[in-house]
Amino acid sequence: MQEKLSIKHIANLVGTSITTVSFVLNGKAKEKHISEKLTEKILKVVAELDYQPNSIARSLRTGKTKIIGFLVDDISKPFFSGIARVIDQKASARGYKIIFSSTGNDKKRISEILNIFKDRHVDGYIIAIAEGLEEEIGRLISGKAPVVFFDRYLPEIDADYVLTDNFQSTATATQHLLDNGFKKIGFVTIDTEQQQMLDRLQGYTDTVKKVKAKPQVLKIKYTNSEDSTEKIKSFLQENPDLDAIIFAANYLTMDGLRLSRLGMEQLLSSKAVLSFDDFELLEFISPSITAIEQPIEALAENIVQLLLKKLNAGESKNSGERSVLKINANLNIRQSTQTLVS
Amino acid sequence: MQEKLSIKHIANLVGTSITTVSFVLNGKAKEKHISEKLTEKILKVVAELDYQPNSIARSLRTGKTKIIGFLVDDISKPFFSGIARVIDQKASARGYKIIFSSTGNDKKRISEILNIFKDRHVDGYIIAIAEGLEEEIGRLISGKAPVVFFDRYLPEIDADYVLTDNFQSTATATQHLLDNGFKKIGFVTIDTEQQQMLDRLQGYTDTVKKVKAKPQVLKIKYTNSEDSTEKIKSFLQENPDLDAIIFAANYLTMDGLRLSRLGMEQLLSSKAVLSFDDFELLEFISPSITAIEQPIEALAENIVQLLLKKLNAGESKNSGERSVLKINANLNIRQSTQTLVS
DNA sequence: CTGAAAGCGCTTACAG
DNA sequence: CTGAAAGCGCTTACAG
Repeated sequence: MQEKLSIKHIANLVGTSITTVSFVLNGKAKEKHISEKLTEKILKVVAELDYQPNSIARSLRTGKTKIIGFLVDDISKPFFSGIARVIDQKASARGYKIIFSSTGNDKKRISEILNIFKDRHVDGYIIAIAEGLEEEIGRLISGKAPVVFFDRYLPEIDADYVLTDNFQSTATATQHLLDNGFKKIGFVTIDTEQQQMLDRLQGYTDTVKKVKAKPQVLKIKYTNSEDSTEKIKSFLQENPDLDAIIFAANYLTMDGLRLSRLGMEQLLSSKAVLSFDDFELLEFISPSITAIEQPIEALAENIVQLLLKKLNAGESKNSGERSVLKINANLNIRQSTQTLVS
Repeated sequence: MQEKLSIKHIANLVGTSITTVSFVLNGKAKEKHISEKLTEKILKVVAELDYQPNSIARSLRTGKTKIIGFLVDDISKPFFSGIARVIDQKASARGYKIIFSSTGNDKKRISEILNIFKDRHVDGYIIAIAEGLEEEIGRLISGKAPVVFFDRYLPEIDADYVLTDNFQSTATATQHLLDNGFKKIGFVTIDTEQQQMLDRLQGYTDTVKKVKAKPQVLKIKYTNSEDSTEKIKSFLQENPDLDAIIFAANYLTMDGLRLSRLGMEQLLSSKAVLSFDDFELLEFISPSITAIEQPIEALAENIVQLLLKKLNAGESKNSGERSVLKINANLNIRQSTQTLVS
């Protein structure tokens, strides 16, 4: 196993030029009218020596690295690491590799990372944007870098997005509660302008209004877990008539469930509980909790597809059509929303 | 913002040669006796134009990519994604990037991935080996690639490892149970030759033997969760005198806790419970469960440090000193192991 | 049907 | 103290 194999060696061995070898290697044998005989001979030698073209040299020449930059708040969050796993799989199958970084939601850090990615000449970007970073991101896409955003949506940034259909999933979940006989459904969310949270709220509101019910919403100004739990407690105490409650995000579900650890279990146990975002705990505890599960596989598949389409389209038509893909989530129905025996 | 900035432009602008610019950029100004005046002038122009050398060209020339390949079973497992996050952080701070892949414990896949990594000319590897892959891995390190293994230990592979100190952590945890008055401690593990599991078992065995207690061990031939839960149930029923139980891995803890969902809670509730591996659920349920928490931050820091040391040592002394670093885990003491009121 | 040569953007031995 | 030039290993116009 000699390390130094290069196209030159192959050319010498076959007795032809590196040009011809390169053509054959790049599948341009036909196009360039290389004789079948020569083509076969080259392929045979290449196979025998297990020669693989140096990807760095190729990158330098072509300007393409076949590397995609993946940028999220925190790669260790289950949602993001789940996405990462599938994206790597899909991208690998198409010859791309992923490099990633976690921003920790730090503005300075995100600029640095984008710089590093650019410096590494990544072909494209996959990003879950955090708010407050519009500027950096805006610069990125106006620089025409191929980018696909996911998870978060920023209306002011006109780009390609792949998102969970927050509105529809929440509407479906709310309808599920109504179907099972729950009439007074409360909704716990945070006080924010984040589009995905607004969509979830809207999905809930529209659905309860359809049956002329009055939305009852708690908007928490989120500072920390304890405070949030406290506010949920007050909300439940002040609205004893609620017979179901939807938590609009995993951490809110956790904060709500924490009530049972404070000896306040009766506040929740009398009601149906439904969580936006699913996680192991919800299936495990008793009663198990119905949850909206983000469609990680489908999200990842669409992210990769969309990005690769943009990469292959090349410079040709990078303006024009922006796509915002919304993918339906799954509703995992469990004990916590079982039909009322009334 | 012109895209085409190259070292040539800088040289022209300053009125010097690319050689000189390169020396200055690489911090060899002093060494190469470039005048301070020229050095400053170059640095100023570089700063003004925000010029950054093309990393691909540099890689082609130097043979170094400043990329590290990270290989695990499944990047979305919390332990691995936690490690990934910290490794990325530490490595980024030193100018390295991580590319990753999940093997899914598939032999063919691992060969492919190692090939891809090699093809990408990664400078080094960080790998959690799975058993059965000794061959591929052996080839890798005999090829003198800089590798650091973590999480798993394969005695037959003489390489660098960074590991949780499974023996010591389990011994400490067992001692904690003894200190709190538990006398008859059971140990649930799997039937395996995996070194880390053997070490955990040994940590338990040695500790109970110190107080002349008899080890009571359940070794499960692991097929699936249901079967495992069933075996744990039988073990508990056949050994009603046990007053404490240690689960040697997170999935075993889960299988054990599942008993409570089957209405068998009394089997466990009368005993102290301790888990090797910590996760959210354990802190959350009631009673909360004492757990050994793998020291992710310290593991990651040591992995990166060790690998970079090897990279920087270069060809000079890659033989010789192998290191096996064992890092102590934290014991998170919770309600499930509280002192017996006897 | 095939090849000589330029060039991607660097680093570094060599020469002055 | 500084620069011209080779070369890393490819791809691809251009010429035959």
